[in-house]
Amino acid sequence: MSLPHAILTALLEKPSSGLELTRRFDRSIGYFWSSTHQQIYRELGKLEQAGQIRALPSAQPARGQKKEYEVLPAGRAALSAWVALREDPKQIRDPLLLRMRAAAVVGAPGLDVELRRHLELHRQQLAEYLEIEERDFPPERNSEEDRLRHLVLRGGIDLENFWIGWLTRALDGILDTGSSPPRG
Amino acid sequence: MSLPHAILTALLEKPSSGLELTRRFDRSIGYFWSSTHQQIYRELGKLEQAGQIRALPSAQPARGQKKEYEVLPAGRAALSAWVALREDPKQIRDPLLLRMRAAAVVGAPGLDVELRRHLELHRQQLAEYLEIEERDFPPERNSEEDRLRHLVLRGGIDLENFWIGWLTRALDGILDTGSSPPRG
DNA sequence: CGTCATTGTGCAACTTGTTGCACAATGACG
DNA sequence: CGTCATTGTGCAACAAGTTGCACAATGACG
Repeated sequence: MSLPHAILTALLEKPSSGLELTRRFDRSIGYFWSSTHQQIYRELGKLEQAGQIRALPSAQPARGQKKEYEVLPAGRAALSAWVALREDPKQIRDPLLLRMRAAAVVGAPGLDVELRRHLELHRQQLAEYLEIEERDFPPERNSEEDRLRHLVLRGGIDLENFWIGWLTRALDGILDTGSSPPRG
Repeated sequence: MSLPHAILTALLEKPSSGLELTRRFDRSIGYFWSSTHQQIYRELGKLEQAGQIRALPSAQPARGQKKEYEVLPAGRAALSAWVALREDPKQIRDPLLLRMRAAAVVGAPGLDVELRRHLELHRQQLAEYLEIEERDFPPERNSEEDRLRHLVLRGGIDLENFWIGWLTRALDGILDTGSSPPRG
């Protein structure tokens, strides 16, 4: 239920074509709501159908032809309505934690390697976020919009820090005994 | 790709019927891989079909009749193989962060209420985890299995702490100025 | 001019997860 | 005995997300 709203948000920030959106979903927006270009095109079609966005007049309706979209008032209204909704945090669903729990039962010879790999990936992601923070949120800028966006980015940063901390502690804990199969 | 492995893990820990599994998914396992009973029954069918689990002989094959499943060697092997897989951490996909980003564009009169609500929910979840920790992981018990399971639970605890921390800071940041629409 | 890589748009099939409901056994209660 | 709540199993339809591929325009290069 969130992809259309992610797209509306992105388009309000700046009207874009499908491919531009895709690229922006690989950066900023995609950091907390990722998506593929196929999904995005499909959703753009639906949103246009629903009268929430429209292709800018200059754009041709031919295939393989760049088409820029902008948000219509109905789209902005729909987004506002969605923002006002309450929605419970969803349960965690993390394959790595599950894998670890399974490892407790069937054993996991190379689990530490995988943990180290994840640790490295999270460190990279954190570094990327910190770069963005430094570039986009210098101390002077302090409008309400910037503030909210900065908080969102801070969420990403804190989350990476959580993973880094946990993975580090997990590695400490595992390596004390090695991680050979407890049975079987 | 993970639900069948979550089920195999749960069944290895203890053979169960569909409903028992469902209940266990509402507690322990479900804390990091949630699922509904419908999905579980469907998956149990597939796993049985695939020869990875079987219904205990005592159980009747009738509808509305309790049926206990246990894991077969093929199932254990499949789980071991899955545990050894590498899998990149998936991108964050969080409606609340998205909502906040959207709020930066269209404004969000009641966002702080929602944040406070989430804060409360995360506090409750944390309290629940801490209870489990105290009950199931006293300092004495220290087998390799317990250690891994404890680390998993610690993951949950740390994650809730991350949310509590972030939400607290977010509320501080927002309330300085109120959160009325920046434009529109 | 041909063809080739790149950019951009999009369909179709599939997998996974959710929602809503139906059906079966069992025991409690009048 | 009837019926009613509870426990337990399960199908069907749908929604969301993923994968794989096809097609169109454009410009570079020979």
